[in-house]
Amino acid sequence: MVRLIDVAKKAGVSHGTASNVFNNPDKVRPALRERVKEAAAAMGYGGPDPKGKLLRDGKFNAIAVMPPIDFGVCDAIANPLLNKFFQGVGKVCDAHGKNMLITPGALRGSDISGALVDGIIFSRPDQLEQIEAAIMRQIPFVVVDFDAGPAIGSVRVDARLGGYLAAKHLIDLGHRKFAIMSFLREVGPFRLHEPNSDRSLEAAGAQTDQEKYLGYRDAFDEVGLNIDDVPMVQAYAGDKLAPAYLLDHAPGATAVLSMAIMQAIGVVEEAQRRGISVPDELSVVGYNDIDEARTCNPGVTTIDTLAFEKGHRAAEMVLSGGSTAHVVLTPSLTVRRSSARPRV
Amino acid sequence: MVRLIDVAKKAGVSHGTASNVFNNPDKVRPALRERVKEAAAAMGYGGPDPKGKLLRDGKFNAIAVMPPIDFGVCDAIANPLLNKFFQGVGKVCDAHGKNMLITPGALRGSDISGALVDGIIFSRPDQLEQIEAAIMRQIPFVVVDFDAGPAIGSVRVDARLGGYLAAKHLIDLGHRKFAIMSFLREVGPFRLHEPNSDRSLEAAGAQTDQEKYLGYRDAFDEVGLNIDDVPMVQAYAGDKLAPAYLLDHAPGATAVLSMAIMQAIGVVEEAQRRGISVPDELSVVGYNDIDEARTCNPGVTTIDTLAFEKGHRAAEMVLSGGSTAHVVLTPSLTVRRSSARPRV
DNA sequence: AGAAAAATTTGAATCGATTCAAAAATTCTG
DNA sequence: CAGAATTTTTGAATCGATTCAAATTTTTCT
Repeated sequence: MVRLIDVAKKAGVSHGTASNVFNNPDKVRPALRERVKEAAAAMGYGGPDPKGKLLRDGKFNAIAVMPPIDFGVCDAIANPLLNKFFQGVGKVCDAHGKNMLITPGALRGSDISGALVDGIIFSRPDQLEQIEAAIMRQIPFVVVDFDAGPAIGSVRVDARLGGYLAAKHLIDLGHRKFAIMSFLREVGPFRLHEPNSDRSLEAAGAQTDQEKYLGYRDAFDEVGLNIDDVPMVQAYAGDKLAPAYLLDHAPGATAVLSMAIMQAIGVVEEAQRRGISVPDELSVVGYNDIDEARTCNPGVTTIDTLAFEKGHRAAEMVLSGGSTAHVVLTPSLTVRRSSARPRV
Repeated sequence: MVRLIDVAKKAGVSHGTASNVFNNPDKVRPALRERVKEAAAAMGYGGPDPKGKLLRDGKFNAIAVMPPIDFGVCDAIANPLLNKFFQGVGKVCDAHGKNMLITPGALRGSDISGALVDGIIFSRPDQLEQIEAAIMRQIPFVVVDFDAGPAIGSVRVDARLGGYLAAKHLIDLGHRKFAIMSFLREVGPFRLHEPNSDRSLEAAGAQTDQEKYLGYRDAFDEVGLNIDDVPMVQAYAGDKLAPAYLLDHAPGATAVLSMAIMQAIGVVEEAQRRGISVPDELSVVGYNDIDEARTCNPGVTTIDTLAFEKGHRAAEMVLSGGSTAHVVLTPSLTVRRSSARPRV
């Protein structure tokens, strides 16, 4: 491999001058400049290797984004919710002339240390090792969708409020008989939490999901409903059997609250398969907003959790060199046709 | 900033040994290992800086993907067709433990030279400067969706065949009165190419689009139809007005061929707005397959151009160190409800 | 205990550039 | 044309590690 120094030698100049030919051409006399360029061409030298420059000025011009669960790069790209988040990050990258590096969600701390980026956006609450590595490495980063303590910048959506808005909406419509589809953050079989069974918070999944659960409970409390009386199925987002299982175990429910939008859509489809009319006989409210929720039939009422905005804010913080701010975004309810008054 | 050498000095060992503590711990006697680790901890050293390692072994562990037109990172992520392509690339990245770097489409050659990646996937036929830079830099790359000469590896889809399949399908159904929506690869006003007007190939847009056009023509020729008699509107994929314009200028057409799937969907919607039944009164066939074409109503018949496969093959080639192979994928027709026999 | 074998540690070489103070060459001024 | 001012060019220092042959130390064996 030809190096700058080889070109310089061949052209009979110092490598300082050779460097200038490529970086500050006007600092070099035209005649000499030509001689160097000719030498470079003759030797097949394609300009300064970026590695050298990198080592010196230490800028990678890229930030890394990591998916919230054990997704590979392919899964991450395919996921519609993450897609909106990535768009938000991408928008900021564009504004700053940065590239965006998508990494698998399961990187170990040691891999993070080797990350060739100027900043990182984390969203895995369960991999504190990654965060420690970033702190050690002194690389700017923020966490998304969870809280890692006061010293670590974060962008979150008020999930308790989101849960509250979802449940409140159904309660205001007059519903009193519920079923809950909660979220399992790993591939695995669904689990039934029967009414009045041991209903520890962990049953609701990760931090965000626990907050949604509390939000549901807040709304239930207001009308004297006990959330412990509500049957709950906890399932992986891609689990195709869970909606049927939930309906089987929630006889008499007029409304379903789902912590995952894909499962909400699944419940609507399963209800329709059974000849249960949505929303006439069953109302369904999801969580998180994606295009599918709008285009399916009927459209699914859900909580808009500002995924784009979230990515945007997180990227801004990282690119401003890291920040210890704690941004909390306010979710909102998007009403579509999957929710209506219960038939009396 | 603390360096490995500082830690070594403080621990009273050579930096070779210090390096081993972090990279080959079992090559260092436990007592010494502890001493070095303590020194590191005391000085707040967070492990070897990846820049050093990078310089030495020259691997970035990432490949770059560049969108086919002047998209920013955000646009690229938002685009559903590119999304499938990126998924294909991502799949290979996962298999090889690489990260995926998304860059803007408009990078200049000089920026490419600075790309901190182990390989690049290009898909802009109009930026040969980028390719030259990659050649100079001696970085593995392939081009996608166009041909850059025998020496440059490429992955393409046989667009002429795709166009042929689309047109043949409508002809076989019995259609003889067509309108064509061709593709404008830049934001700009649409253009009308009236029947029998000057119909140079450039009118059909970029290389791929010209091939689709030839494919349409092949099918027309088989039944003695002259493509020059067919009205054609050329429009940017996001142009909302073009479908109406096309329908205005194609009186009597029973079938529309669109080179862009989004415009095909737009034509269906515009027809429905006008009370023209699809497919009873108008058949529509698009090009490229995305989820929207399946979920819209009626689903749009289109050509599956194997975007995932394309990304997959391209990434494989790049990660195998570059290849000069010329892969040509065979597209296929996906029939949905937007196409049917013309009403007699 | 002494020699041979094995394990550990060292330190120079390497990766590929940029930078900037100082030296050298050139141009300008009176 | 000497001396000052300006423009060019040089070359040592720096960025942060890894690697591996050679030197040293420790362990094993007789």
